[in-house]
Amino acid sequence: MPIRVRFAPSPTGVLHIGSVRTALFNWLFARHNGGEFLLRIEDTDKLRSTYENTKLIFEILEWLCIDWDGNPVIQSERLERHKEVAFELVNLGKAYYCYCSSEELALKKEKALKSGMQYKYDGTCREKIGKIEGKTPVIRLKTNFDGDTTVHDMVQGEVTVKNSQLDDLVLLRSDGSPTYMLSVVVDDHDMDITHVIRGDDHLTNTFRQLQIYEACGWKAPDFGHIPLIYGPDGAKLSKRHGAASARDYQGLGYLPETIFNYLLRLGWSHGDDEIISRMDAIRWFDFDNVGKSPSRFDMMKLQNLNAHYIKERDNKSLLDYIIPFLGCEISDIQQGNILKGMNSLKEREKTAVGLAMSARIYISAPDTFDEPCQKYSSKIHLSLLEKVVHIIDEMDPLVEESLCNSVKLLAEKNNIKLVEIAQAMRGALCGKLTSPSVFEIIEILEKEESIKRIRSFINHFETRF
RNA sequence: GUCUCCUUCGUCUAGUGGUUUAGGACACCGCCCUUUCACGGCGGCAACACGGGUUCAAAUCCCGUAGGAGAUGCCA
Repeated sequence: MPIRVRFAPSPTGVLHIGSVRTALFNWLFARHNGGEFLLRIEDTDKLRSTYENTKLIFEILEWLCIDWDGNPVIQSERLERHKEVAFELVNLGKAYYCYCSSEELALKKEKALKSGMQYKYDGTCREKIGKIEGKTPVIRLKTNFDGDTTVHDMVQGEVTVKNSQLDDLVLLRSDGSPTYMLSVVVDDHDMDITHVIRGDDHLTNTFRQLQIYEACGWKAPDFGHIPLIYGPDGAKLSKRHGAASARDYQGLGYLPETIFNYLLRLGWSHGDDEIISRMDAIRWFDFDNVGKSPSRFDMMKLQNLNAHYIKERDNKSLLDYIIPFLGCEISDIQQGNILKGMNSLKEREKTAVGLAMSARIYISAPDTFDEPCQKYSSKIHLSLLEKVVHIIDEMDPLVEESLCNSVKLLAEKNNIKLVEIAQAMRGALCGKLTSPSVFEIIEILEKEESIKRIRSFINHFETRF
């Protein structure tokens, strides 16, 4: 039987980066084994599910090139089927109507907790037969409490739970809607899912779901529960840690290939390999090398990886990538200039946001000169800049190397270190003291713009004297 | 409380009884390169949670303890 897996996010919140990893592992498992990767939107919680969140799931998966087979299954469209199964189980005597009110149960639960007892549904309605008119029941599964259940988890290994630990879970709510437990089992079965790969938080749910499979007489799929992702403090990764949703990382300027590689390495390894291509990931992925322990999200490592992938991307594709981050329209000439300077720009930036910021030097002259720049605005510096302007003006053709040599000569003649002139030039051209080579910038900006910027720096500070 | 899972440098991890003075990566520190910031190169710091077993031999197997996480919903 060919392998069929699914990614089943719920659109009740923005897609979590941990969910993205679950999707990735499912996808890799399918692609590695030549199986199918299906998508199911679990939108049965109508109140909290939104169209935006659903759209986001598609967008993020597409962004990461995690493609799914066939059309996504929309869980809410399958409500009738879920109900049908619930009623069938009642007819089969495997489930029953329960008329206990949530208030009653809450009370019992509170009491049990107070006395330090384990709370379980006490089975009040278990042996009652039939319906009571005028009351809306829930449907509960008649759990088999005998013996124990063992799952052979692809990640966690053998896990055994005593069935007596379980209780009669609700399959259908009093409003007639199916619970998550019922829906997943029915859908996974109907979709012919062979392997359920999901977050660790579902491990104990598995034993409840296995009871449903049993009651329906269905063969259960294999399971793989991958550990969750935590924040730097060891608690579940959330907004509190700065960024928890996949969209956040996109907005922070991380490339899809970075997220792909980082998430893959978080909890999975292939010897000492750190940089892993999509092709190799598909070739190498297996569950033997998925770790059992939860991992913390490390921003610094993510950044380092991103820097790597920025350097690896070709310049044109990087330019296209950063345009939305620029927040302004740019002309063809400006685009051309950024492209010319891209080699130097990209080797010093860690994110698309940073890259866009530094690319601004090719879009417009600085409108302010930051504090450190002003150190290079003394009379001496300004007079040297005048000379630099002269050099630029005279030079034809204006090329980086000869310009550099001329300025070096100028520094020697004036018995001053090159860094003094270079930094003043940097301040004038960029408004800040970090940038690629000033000589490269001038070559790209060309004579007129370079001189204009340096002159404007001189004028700006000259007024002080 | 009960049940389940987890535990190698600060972090991600390699390691599946002897090849290990426990390897790599990020971070950190130092040096080199250098017109700044980066990049890059070289070097350094740094870990088997604890206690018992099993064994000629244990990070690796077993049992406890401690710590952490998850589940315990008419949420998913």
